[in-house]
Amino acid sequence: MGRTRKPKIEKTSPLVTGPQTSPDLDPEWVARVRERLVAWYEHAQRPLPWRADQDPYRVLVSEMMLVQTTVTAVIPYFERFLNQFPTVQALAAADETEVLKAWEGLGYYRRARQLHAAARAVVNEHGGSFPTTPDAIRALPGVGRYIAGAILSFAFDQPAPIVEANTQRVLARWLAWREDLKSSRTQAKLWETAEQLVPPEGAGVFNQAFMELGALLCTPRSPSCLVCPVAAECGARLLGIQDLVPTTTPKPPPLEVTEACGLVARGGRVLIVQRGPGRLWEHFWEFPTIHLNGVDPAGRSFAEPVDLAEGIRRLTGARVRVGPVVQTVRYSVTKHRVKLDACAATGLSEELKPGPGLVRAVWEAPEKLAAYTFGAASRRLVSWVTKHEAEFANFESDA
DNA sequence: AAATCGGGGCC
DNA sequence: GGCCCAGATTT
Repeated sequence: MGRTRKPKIEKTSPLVTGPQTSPDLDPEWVARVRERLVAWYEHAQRPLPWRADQDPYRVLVSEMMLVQTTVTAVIPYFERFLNQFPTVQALAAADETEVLKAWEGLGYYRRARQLHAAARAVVNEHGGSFPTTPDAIRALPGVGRYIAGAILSFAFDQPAPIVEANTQRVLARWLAWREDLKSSRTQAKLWETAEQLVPPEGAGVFNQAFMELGALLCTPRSPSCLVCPVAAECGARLLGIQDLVPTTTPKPPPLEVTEACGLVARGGRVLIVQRGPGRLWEHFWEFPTIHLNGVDPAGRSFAEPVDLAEGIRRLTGARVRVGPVVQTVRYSVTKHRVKLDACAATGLSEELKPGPGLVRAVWEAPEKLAAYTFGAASRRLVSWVTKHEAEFANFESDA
């Protein structure tokens, strides 16, 4: 037996040459990363519901739901959604209203419409069998470079690269990349690196392992380098700067907004309105709401300031008497932080006529509100109304 | 290149 | 109470 070598921890840098001369990665570094990452993933992976099989439809649904949304938030939605729409044909055949209702609470509702449109494209333009070429997949509504790579690699095991929140962070650390993570220069660099990393065989497992490392070990704060299978291949770890990478530009403080809405009771029913076409909460339901001050994020402003009673009259055609604030809801939407005061109110007239920005205004029984689709803030008010249904009678008798 | 689009989980 | 999240699309 030859001499025993003591185990050597070899610290390696991903670049065989400097970035100035060649952008290529060291082939040996690439081979080690692939091997160690996949070996680690085989025993460390989480049993996520969309990993149960390689059905491209399930991959598409999960990826659409996971856009800027955490895994824990998605899991229950994914399981309900797949139960309700088990196949791409089932989803294509559904009404958009059903799809939005299934998406209610997840946010970024454009994704639900895009997913629905993508399912219809698969059925109508591809005969119901999922497209397998990069161009055809990329052409589906809501499918960008990342989701296309995810479908190609997870479902069809094609060597397509992926770059998303987890892998951006992992790559930035491996490369000890100090520039702003979101800059287009950085993004181009990360995609180029991911392209060289994805193996010709086993791309699906590699890409899953790549993301899983970012999710479980290479976390935003306090990365677990001590148990990381590729710590020895990590440029940031080599330099001891894993806590300084990646860097992002700080966000400006949120814009403060104040709104008011009416919980209008009449004959045991409550007044709700449906928003019209527009960017935010398109076709969603809410209680008639006016904008009071700050930047208006949702197009609820009138040309001149109006009080809530006048606002509700213009929005719905109903004359109302406005009572006290009974519930205050604080919520955030993109860059805005909103304080919404909900006032008890009584309807003094029956006839409704939807005003600017609305497509419908209806009186509805509180117990039927659950069938409508609301945003999160409105949904909190719905639950208040349902719980305090008896008080609605009081508002009316006070009038 | 920058803005838009929601909501919840977690430190 | 701020940060972050399996991005895509429009401006």
